Amino acid sequence: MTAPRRFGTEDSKTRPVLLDAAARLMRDEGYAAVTSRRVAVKAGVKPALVHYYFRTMDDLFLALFRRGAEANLARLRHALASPQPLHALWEINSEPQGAALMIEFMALANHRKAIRAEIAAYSEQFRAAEQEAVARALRRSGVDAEAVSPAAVTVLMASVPRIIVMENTLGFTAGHDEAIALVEGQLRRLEPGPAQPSPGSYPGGTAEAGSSS
Amino acid sequence: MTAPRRFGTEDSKTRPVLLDAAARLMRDEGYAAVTSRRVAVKAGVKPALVHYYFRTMDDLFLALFRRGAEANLARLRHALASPQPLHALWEINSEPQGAALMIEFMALANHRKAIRAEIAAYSEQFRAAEQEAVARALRRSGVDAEAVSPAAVTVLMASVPRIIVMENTLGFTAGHDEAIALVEGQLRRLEPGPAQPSPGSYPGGTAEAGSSS
DNA sequence: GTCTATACTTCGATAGAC
DNA sequence: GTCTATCGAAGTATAGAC
Repeated sequence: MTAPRRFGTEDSKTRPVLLDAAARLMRDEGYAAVTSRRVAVKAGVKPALVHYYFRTMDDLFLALFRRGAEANLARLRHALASPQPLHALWEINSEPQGAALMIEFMALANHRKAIRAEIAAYSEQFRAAEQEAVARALRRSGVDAEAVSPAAVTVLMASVPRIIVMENTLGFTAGHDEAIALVEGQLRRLEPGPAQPSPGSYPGGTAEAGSSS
Repeated sequence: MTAPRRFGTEDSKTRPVLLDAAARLMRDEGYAAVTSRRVAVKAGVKPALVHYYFRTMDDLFLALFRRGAEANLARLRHALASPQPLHALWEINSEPQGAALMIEFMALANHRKAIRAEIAAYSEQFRAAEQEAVARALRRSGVDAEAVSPAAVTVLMASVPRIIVMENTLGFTAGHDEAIALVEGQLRRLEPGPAQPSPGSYPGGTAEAGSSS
């Protein structure tokens, strides 16, 4: 038997550079553009090095998703600890940054079992944190959990902004302002704060670079 | 100048066969699997024939989207003419059939201008039909359009079921039953009917083949 | 309308030198 | 840790025969 192939370590300096290049490619040109050759060019190295750090391209996709997911979860947990967790949740789910990447990963999940399992596991954690915060916020506002299910509210608070962000990236905005006004009105009712943050305007703004998933 | 390349006609018998093959490939293995070679194999012809009917692969994607979009719009308009348009809208947006294809097209739209424009135009029409029906239904139920914006309700009725379907294809269902119960309760209140269709259960069921987008 | 044949590009992955 | 070199497979697209 010949010597087995060698591989790079997790804490290498080059590894995150490759992941950055892959993320940018994926967001700008889709998952199909994430090839060992193109990642290498973008990172300023040779293609063989990509395979040195990631045995297969699937391993690279998985590592890329995990890195973004962990960063996202950390941000979510930090936001939910704010004095207005419902507002914070709404704002975080309205961010357009990771929308393009998320769609690419969902598409990848359609036909790659490993990716699908990873996204499902991540979503589970994300949703659990959201739901716990929503339940707490509703309790604090004196809303009866029997009358309004915190789980249902959580799904609503996740669905609406995400679809709005997706449609926005298509340049399609019909009904968005009205839906946002409706939800934000409810949020102010449930969670009144000292200073209300610019009512009526959409918190997302224009898209920008950033390696979240 | 040599004789220009020849191309097939729109009403050919083979053309839809190629589109069927492409749709199945796209749903099962993602947009990256839709190559002239693989479409040809699936359709039982030679690769050159794909290029005979579609000048480029982009043209094929565009034709595929248009065909599904038109079928979808027709189904939507038919459904909205039912005696319970709100229920019909909720059910149509809860169908899982086209979810995988829609995600693939959204991913394609991230980096193909022609696809993005086409999806935006289609969404515009889809949303306009939905909104008109919602406004009519709310009026009929005696809901004041000043108090509850029909545009906002339309966005909610589109967002929630779509995210639920997407999450379902990942095998992730946290909070779905509760959200569905919440919405369906409101629907029954707004739009009471003679026979209530199996309350509490999710209308989608398991996925199945079908060439909608 | 469909095929054969072909030109050219790009892909994943590996072995082995430096 | 990084590179050169290389294999075999698969991609788009076209010309021209049948």
